[in-house]
Amino acid sequence: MHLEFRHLRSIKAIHECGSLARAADQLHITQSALSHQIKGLEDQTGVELFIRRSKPMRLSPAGLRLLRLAEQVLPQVEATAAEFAALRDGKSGRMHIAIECHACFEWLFPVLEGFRKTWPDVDVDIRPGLAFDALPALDREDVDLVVSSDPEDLPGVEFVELFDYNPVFVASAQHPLASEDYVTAADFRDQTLISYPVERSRLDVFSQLLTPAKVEPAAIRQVELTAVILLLVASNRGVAVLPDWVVREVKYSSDYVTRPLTETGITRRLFAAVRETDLDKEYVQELIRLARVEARKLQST
Amino acid sequence: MHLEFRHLRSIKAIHECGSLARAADQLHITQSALSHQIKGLEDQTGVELFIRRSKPMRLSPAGLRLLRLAEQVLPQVEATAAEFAALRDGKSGRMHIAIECHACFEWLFPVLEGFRKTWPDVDVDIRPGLAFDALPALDREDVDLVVSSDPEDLPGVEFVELFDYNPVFVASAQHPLASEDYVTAADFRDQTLISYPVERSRLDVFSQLLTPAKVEPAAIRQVELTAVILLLVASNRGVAVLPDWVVREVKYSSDYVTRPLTETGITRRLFAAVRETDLDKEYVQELIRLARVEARKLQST
DNA sequence: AGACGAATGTGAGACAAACTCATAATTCTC
DNA sequence: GAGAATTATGAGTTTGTCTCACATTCGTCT
Repeated sequence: MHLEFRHLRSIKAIHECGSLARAADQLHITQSALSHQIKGLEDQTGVELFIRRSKPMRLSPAGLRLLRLAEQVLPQVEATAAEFAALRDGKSGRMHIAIECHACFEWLFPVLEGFRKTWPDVDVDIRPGLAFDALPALDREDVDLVVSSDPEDLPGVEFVELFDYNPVFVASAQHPLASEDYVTAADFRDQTLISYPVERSRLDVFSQLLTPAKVEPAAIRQVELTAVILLLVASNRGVAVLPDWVVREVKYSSDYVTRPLTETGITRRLFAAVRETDLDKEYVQELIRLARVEARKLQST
Repeated sequence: MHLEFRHLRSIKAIHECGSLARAADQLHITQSALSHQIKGLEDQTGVELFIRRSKPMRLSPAGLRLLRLAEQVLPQVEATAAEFAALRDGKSGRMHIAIECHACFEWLFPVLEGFRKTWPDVDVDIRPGLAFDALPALDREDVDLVVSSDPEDLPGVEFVELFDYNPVFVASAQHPLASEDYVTAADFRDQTLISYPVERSRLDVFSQLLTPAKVEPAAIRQVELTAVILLLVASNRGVAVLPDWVVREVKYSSDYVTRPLTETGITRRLFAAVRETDLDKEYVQELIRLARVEARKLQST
């Protein structure tokens, strides 16, 4: 049975118009073509689709069965076609984001909230569990944007600057180091460091401070959630290093003190890695813009 | 977007096989054709359906959307195709029956019960409300079989003999006419006749007996259901004329008596009117056969 | 690295299917 | 029964899809 969408559309049109000629008009083909088409289908299936005894033609039981199929199937096809049109116009798409930096949840969530309002048809998601291999995943199209602070020179991948931030030292107000103006690598030697459970190379404290200075903290405690880290710090169970945007909101609380790392402070830059082919998409640009705005908001609090 | 079933089948096959070449094999086309086909669709929609960067090819988000469509639509199409195949093989079809004769429900129901077991894919129904114009409805294909006792010579319509029956007089055992050996038209003059609510020409009592004899009953009471007619007769509220197959089951009950109409009795013949084009269908023949068997069973009780 | 093998892409031409045009054959209506 | 409306048919053209042959690309093995 060599059925095509054309046949379903024709049967639907004939049924709705009540006549071959009018249906042909509506389908922008000649009445002859439509007649041939239906006859061809009837010959092929060996089943009568229309009752021709009386004019105008009416659907036979078998024809009605096909009409039912048409009414199930055609709307589904049209819905898909509409989604494709939106996709081509850049109104819809996929925006699955991998974050290498653990604390990025803090500013990313509000960004996505705002994004979803303007781009309801873009399929937004944060893909956890890709802390490693996020960039290959980008290339494999498993994700569409990677938030990273370590730009690499990869073909087909563009690193777009998002914003600068400072990893800062956070401790309880009662902590001995609270009296210092700034904190150095050596200061960590007899501290319990509370950090995210990821490899050291992905943590600013290590990559930017402790590893170069060959300093090992007295103890390390790994905690998943930022809020819990802050809780432990407040109760003086250890110290932490967090991006400034995270600690801005707790900065003026008397429970905490924040201090720069080293005398001059450390500055890091965050990037959005996207495929070059996606760079011209409006919603990608918009997401990057929103990310910058949100970061500025958090950092100026 | 010029989508065809072929595209959906191809996408499904590629997804399942994990490779163009194997999918092409499964679809019985060359790998080249499949490559052209997919590329054509991508060019037309302007959307990438497969990620070719890495072999084997994998579906893009848009491709996955099409796969979802394929998995919704293709089973529906195949189900319809299967029904059409059954239809062509004569295993399925429609058997909508119009009955002109009101009492035919009595033997038709058991017939249809038996029929449904052998022909589960035939869409069986009794269409009421077609007592008039049943034969035109046959021609218009609104129904497929008409049970009638008045054969006409219509082009394209065949009247197949089902069985003979006798309309018989039914009365309460206490009724005065119970003492007669047979009943004549004149006997109805002072009786209340209980009959179905249809025009007189469709009632055997009138068409075969009273109208020719120009006899009018004292009263007529119209009742829809055969069982109710028998109830009223049993309680001596009137008399009735019913086909023998209806009264066989009550014949030996002491509540009723049945008597022939006229000294010789009246015999009528029931026909199944079907379209000539349907005569060679197995299930039509089978239904007619079953009807004859069932009638014989009822009449020999 | 380089080469080999497997898989996919491309171009030209063959072929089939679907359409159009012109006209015949129905059926309905008055 | 004539005319109008509707559908069917046949021939010829166009369109699109397939195959064949070969180029290209990607992954892997030594």
